[in-house]
Amino acid sequence: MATIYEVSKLAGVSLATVSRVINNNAPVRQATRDKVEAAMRELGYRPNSAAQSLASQRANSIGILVSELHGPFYGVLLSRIEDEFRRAGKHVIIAAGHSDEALERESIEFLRSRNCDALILHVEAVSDEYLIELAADGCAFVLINRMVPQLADRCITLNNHHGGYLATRHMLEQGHRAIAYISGPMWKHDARERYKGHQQALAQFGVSENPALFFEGDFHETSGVEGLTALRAGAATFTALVCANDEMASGAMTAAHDLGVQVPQQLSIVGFDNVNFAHYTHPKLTTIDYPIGDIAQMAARWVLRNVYQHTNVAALQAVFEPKLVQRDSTCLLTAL
Amino acid sequence: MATIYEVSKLAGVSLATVSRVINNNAPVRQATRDKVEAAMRELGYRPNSAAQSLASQRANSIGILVSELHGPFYGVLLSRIEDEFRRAGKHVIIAAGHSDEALERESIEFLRSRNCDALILHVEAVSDEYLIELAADGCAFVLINRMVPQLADRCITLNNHHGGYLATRHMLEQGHRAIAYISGPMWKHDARERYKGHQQALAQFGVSENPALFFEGDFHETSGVEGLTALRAGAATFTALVCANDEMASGAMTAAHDLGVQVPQQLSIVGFDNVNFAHYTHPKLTTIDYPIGDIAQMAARWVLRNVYQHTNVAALQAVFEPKLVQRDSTCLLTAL
DNA sequence: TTGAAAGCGATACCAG
DNA sequence: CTGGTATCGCTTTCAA
Repeated sequence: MATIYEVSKLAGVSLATVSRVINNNAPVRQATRDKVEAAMRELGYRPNSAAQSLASQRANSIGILVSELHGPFYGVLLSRIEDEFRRAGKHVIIAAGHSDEALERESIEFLRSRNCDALILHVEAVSDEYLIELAADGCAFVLINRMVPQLADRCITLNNHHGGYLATRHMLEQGHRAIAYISGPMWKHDARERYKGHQQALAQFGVSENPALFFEGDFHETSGVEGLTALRAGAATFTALVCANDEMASGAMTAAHDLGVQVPQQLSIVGFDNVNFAHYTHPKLTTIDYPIGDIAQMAARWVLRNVYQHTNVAALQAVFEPKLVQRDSTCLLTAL
Repeated sequence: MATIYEVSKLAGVSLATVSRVINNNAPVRQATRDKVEAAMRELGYRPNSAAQSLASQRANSIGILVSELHGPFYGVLLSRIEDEFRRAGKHVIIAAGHSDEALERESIEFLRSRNCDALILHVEAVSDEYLIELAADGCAFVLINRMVPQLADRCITLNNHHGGYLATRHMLEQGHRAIAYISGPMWKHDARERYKGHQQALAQFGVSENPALFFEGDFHETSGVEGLTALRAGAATFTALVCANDEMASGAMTAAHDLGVQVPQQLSIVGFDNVNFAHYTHPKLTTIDYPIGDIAQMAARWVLRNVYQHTNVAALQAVFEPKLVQRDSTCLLTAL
C-alpha cells in the first residue's frame, strides 16, 4: 500500500501539500492539486485511516449498540444510521447488548476502546446512574428510546405513553369495554409507559381496571400465546386485546386461531411497533406505528451536529409521536 | 485519556513492558504485571486502538457488506458474525450495497479505506472479474452465497440448486403435476440455480415444462402478488406454486386469498429461505430452510483462521445444504 | 525478563 | 500557497 510519502515524492511536492489535497482544508493551487491527484491515482493510494485517526484524534467512526442485531426492529435502525453516516464519510461499528446489564456495559467498553467519536445506544439493562457517569466521564453518546432526565438533551424517544393510549382508545372507540392487556416486561421503561397509556385511555372512558385482564409478557411471540391462553382461562371475558408489541400480538392471534376464536369478529387485537411482518399476519395486524427509522436518523444527526459540528443538518427533534395503523385485526364491537 | 506512557511512569517500568502486559505476548514477571495492571486500573487506561493499528498493521476490524441492513435475512447474518468476532476481540464495520453495482464497489472501497483486515461480502451486482481482481490486489475477503470458480477457496455457499429441487420434488411427491413457478430476477445467480433445481425435479418425474407456468419476479412481496395474478390469468391451470423466496410466497398467498383461492386445499404454495416471518403467515408457510446463521458463522471462522491465523477454529465447510420445512401451506393433491 | 529506540502514516503548526 | 517538522500512542526488534 502506497503511503502519503510516496505520493508526495511522485508528485514532487511535500507531505503537507498532499495532506491538504486529501482533506481539502487549505488552499492549494489547481495545478499542484492536479499533480497530486494524478500521483494518487497512479499509485492507487488510499489513506491509512489508523494513521489519520491517530494524528487527528478523530476516528470518524460511530459505535452503535442495540439489543439484538436480528429481529425486524433493529434492521431498519441500523440501515438508517448507516445511510446517514456513510454520506458523511463516517463508518459504523456495531455491537449487541442482548438486554443484559453485564453485556451492555461490556459492549459499551468495547466500543469506547475502539475510540469511537460517539456512541448511539439502545440500552435497556444498564442503570440511569451508569449512563450519567458515562456522560460525566466525557463519553459522547445519544440515547434511543430511553429518557434519563439528567441527560435529556441526549435522549431521542418515542412517546410510548401516547402510543399505549392510542391503542386502547381505538378499542374503546370501537365500542369495546372489556379490554385485556398483555404487557412487556414491566422492568422495561417502555413497557411501563405503554401500559400507563392504556390505563389513561380506560380512565378517560370511565372503564375501571380489572386485574384479571392483565398479563405480563416478555415481548416475545410465545408470551402472546401464553398470555391469551391464560387470560381466556381467567375469570373475566373480553372482546378486545391490546398487546404491547407486534410479536406478542402475533402469538395471540395464533393462539386465538387454535382456540377457535375468530379475529376480529370475536376478538379484536391490536399490536405495537408496526414491524415489517405486521402485514403478513392473517388478518393483517392493526398496530401502533413506531417510526424507528426516523428516530434512528435523528440520532445520527445528533451526532453529526454535536460531535462533528456539522451545521447544515436539520433541526433536532427529541420526541416522536406514534400513530395508529388500522388494518384488519380490529373491528367494531357487535352484539354476539 | 491516559496513555501507555503515563501508565509506564506510574508503574515504574518501561513502555515496552506495559505493552507486553496489554498484549500478553511475552514473558513478564508476575510482580511486574501486577504493578502495571494496578497502574492501568488507577488511570482508567484504555489502549488507543488507532495507535495500536498503526503500529501493528492490524486493524482488528472486519468489514461486512450486505445488500440491505434491514429485512429478515441479514439481521441473523450480522448477528452471528458479530457474535463470533466479539469473542475474538475484533469488531465489525458494516455497509450496505443495495444490490447496485456502483454502490457495491463504492462500499468495498469504503471498507478497504478503513483498513479492515478482512471483508465478508454478500454482493450480487459486481462482476466475477471485479472480485478476481480484488483478490489479486491482495484484499482478504470471503464471499457469501456466491460461487466464483477462480475464488472457490473463499466462497461459502448454499446449494441453491438442491433447494429448488427439494421444493418442487415436495410438490411432485404430493401428487401435483401442474406446478407454477415464480422465480427471482434471473440475472441473480441464486435465482437461476433455484430454478434449475426446479427443472431437474420436473424432469426426474417426467413432467414437461410449460412456459405459461413461469413468472419472473424480483424477490419482493409485490411480485408474488403480480406473479400469481398473471399466472392465474394465463393459459394453464395449476394446483401448486413454487416461489423462489418467502417474500414472494407471502405475496402469492395474499393474492390467492383475494382471488378466493384456498391455500392449501386448492393451491399448495412453497417458499424459500425460511425467514422469520414464514410462520406468521396464514397458513404457515412450507419452505426451504436457508441456514444463513451457520453460513455467517462459517464466514467469520474463515476469517479467523485465514487472516488471524487462529488455529483452534473448527474445520471450514464451503457448501451448506438446504432442507425442506413442511408447514401448512402445502398438501396432498386431492381430486376436486 | 526488561529497557531503549526506531518506526507506523498521517495531521497541523510555524515559517517563508 | 507550500515546505519542514514535531507529534499522535503504540508495537517491535535489538541489547542488556
